Amino acid sequence: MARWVLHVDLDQFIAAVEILRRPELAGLPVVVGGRGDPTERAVVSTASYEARAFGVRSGMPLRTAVRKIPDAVFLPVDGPAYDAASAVVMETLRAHEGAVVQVLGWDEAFVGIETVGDDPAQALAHAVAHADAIRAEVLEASLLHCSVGVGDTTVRAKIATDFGKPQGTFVLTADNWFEVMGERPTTALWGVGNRIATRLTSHGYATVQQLADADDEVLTAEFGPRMGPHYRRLGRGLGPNVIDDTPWVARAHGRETTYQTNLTEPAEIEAAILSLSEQVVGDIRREERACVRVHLKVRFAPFFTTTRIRKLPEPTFDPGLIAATAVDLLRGLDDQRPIRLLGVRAEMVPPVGGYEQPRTTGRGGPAAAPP
DNA sequence: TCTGGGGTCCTAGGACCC
DNA sequence: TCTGGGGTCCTAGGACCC
Repeated sequence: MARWVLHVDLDQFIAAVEILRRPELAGLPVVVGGRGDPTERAVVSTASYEARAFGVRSGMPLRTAVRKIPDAVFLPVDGPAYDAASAVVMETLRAHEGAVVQVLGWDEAFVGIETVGDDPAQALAHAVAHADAIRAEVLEASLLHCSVGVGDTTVRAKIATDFGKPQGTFVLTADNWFEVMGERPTTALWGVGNRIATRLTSHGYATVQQLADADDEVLTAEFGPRMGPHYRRLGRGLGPNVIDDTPWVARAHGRETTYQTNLTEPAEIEAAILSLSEQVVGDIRREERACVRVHLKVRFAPFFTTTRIRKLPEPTFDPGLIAATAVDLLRGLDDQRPIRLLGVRAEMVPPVGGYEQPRTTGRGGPAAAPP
């Protein structure tokens, strides 16, 4: 018996959903972001492949995107439509024979499967057959194309998907890991961004192979006893290979808004904090889990962001109390600059017995193993 | 005209207790 | 009189991902 991880990732998901309901957009550069007005302060959520050919990327300001493609089609973000499409895809995955499904986001999930038999080549062929079948099942149910990475760990499966895009399957296991990844920069790893890569390079670890062969003591001195060894394991493609389908329980809910014009008046700032607090309370009421800590995030102009946190004496659902706490945190900053972004976040009461699914979400990259 | 909005996890360091 | 060191709780801040 062999255990396999499949990583399923929809191709240009948001743009694809938009094109499905407006087929006349197929083949055009489509950019989805904000309210769909490229003169506003907002960024690109997803660009179609045609728009990416012009250099438009997720996270890019819409104003930059419109400069690159003045005649692109700009559309507003429609969360409920993507929720609905995502639900169809995830149900299709769960219906696949023998699949254990862990949802990572709107457009991606891990699928755990097992193959029988002792012959490794045959087992791999079976895993690839599952992957190809899943791509066909998703297309039939949702009319959306996806790519699938096949791996012997979550890390390898996740990275494999990029090589399969679009509409393909790619295999990444211990057998071809270094052949495919060895000479690539460490930023190719899931969970290594530019900051970590720069620190790794300063110790002579620029490639995946070099990180895999790194000195644990050097890594521990630089990144601490958990993350240091974790990065070397990432360089080797190592990580969990068991998929956990326990439903995800959120640790916190937050709302943040970038204002089209910066806020300067104390009264309008406090009103904005109250409005955000009311939205957050709406979210946590739905889960019936009270707020235990309030986070306030502020982005001043010019660009500077900071966060303040305060534990409440008692768990609460009271938006007025949450807002008052956030306002007090803001006063503590004693910063008079105009505000361009405000965020209020409520950390919620943990479930009795703690969270069932610790450090496995994948949303912040692969988590280090428990100590 | 720079730089969204939704999240998670990890580290460091101070306060406090024993 | 001097003062180690482990554990826990809390906040600030950094980094990453989609």
